[in-house]
Amino acid sequence: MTQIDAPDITVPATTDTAPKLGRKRDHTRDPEILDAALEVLAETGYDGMTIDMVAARAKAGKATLYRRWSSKADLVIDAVACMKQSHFDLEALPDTGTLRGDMVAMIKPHSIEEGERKLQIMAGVMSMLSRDPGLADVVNAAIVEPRASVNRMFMQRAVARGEISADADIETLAMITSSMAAYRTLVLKKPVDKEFLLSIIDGVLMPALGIRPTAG
Amino acid sequence: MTQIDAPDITVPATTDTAPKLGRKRDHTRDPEILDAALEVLAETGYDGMTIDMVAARAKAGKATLYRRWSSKADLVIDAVACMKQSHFDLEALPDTGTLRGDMVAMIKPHSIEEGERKLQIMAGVMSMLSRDPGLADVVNAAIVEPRASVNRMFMQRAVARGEISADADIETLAMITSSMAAYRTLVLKKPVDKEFLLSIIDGVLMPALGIRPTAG
DNA sequence: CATATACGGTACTCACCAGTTTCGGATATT
DNA sequence: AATATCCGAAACTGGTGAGTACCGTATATG
Repeated sequence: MTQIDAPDITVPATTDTAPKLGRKRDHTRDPEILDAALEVLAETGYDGMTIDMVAARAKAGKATLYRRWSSKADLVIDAVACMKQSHFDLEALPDTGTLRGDMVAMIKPHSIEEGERKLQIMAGVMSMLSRDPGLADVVNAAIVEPRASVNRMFMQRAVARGEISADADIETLAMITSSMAAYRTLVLKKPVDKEFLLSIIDGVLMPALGIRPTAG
Repeated sequence: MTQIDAPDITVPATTDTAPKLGRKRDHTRDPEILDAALEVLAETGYDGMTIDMVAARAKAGKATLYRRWSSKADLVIDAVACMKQSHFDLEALPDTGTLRGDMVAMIKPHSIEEGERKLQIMAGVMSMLSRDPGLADVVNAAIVEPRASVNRMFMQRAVARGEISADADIETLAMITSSMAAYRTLVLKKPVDKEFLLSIIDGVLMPALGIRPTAG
């Protein structure tokens, strides 16, 4: 009897776009919800994740989530797309004067930790990648490209200062670290630690670019 | 966890535990079922795959599958473990006299095609990798290691004939091709074609090993 | 203050799927 | 031939989770 759900009445004459009335949606909570989604995603993967888990983690109601995102897939895609904290501050990047110095300077506990988190998220989203082609672009822009572009910039600077040849295949080389770190974490289940990263720099990248060990 | 093939079971009637009677299980169909499972796995991923799909694909009854594998996870693990057809015939590997020649000789349409199939299977199993630690070893033995060991052997031969230095980090370099191919297929969604593989060989591996282009 | 909406929470519907059971028919052993 | 087991097919069970509806309450708008 008490039907309060009748939105087809009292439509204002000003049918411009959306004459909002009543309480407004609290968008300040969106980042908390998206962060909760990323946490659950990294822990359980897309298929293991439930909307209730995310809602509970964010201390929000399930209906609140569906008021803002139309589906689980929508929420996850938005969460991945909005993980902006990870974009490297281009101003604060190291500039040590040598390519190896720059790359070694990027090896910090914080970077490693954040990298592993991103890889966990990528693993959680992997099963979805095949179904939603647009998601691949989102993952690429949010996770892959930021890190690759840093390596690319380091190498371009090295070319500019004459440290390495301009013939180097920078596009391919810039992806080696990401590729091997992903493979090592997701497939081999081994840690991506400082030793491993150094073995890539000194065992692959530097030799491939014709840079000899400086010790001698 | 099943024997791969047991067509000729010459078990004496006086077996210790089970004196079998009646019709015997037709194990010649096991490979067909496992292949069907791999197909569905590659197409839909582990979570999207249903037992009914596999049964229908193999033209078998669902009960038949459960008579042979105790669970969906069991079936998938066995399917991955038994994809033995892919193990390279060590006798038939190329031996061209140069490392680059050997590696380029491995680039064949058939190899590329089979590699992409394996990667699709790996992607489908990815979400399961976090839950079942034993699966990582199975995937490693069935997909990763066979290809890496081929590259390792090529490089060891190159060391033996003095083509490359014995100081090269063969362990790391042997995984570059697999890592980058996996990354390119699963994350970047770009094809692993001949051109890409050549760019790895000539833009990364050869320079890293100090081998100069032979043309000049 | 009155109203319309958002909020957290809970209960509900509906579909899907792992795993089990059942059935009629086929097949190998005795 | 009799029997025990397998087979494919299909019905059934039980649990789970996406998405919806509703409740009492909170809060911004007018």
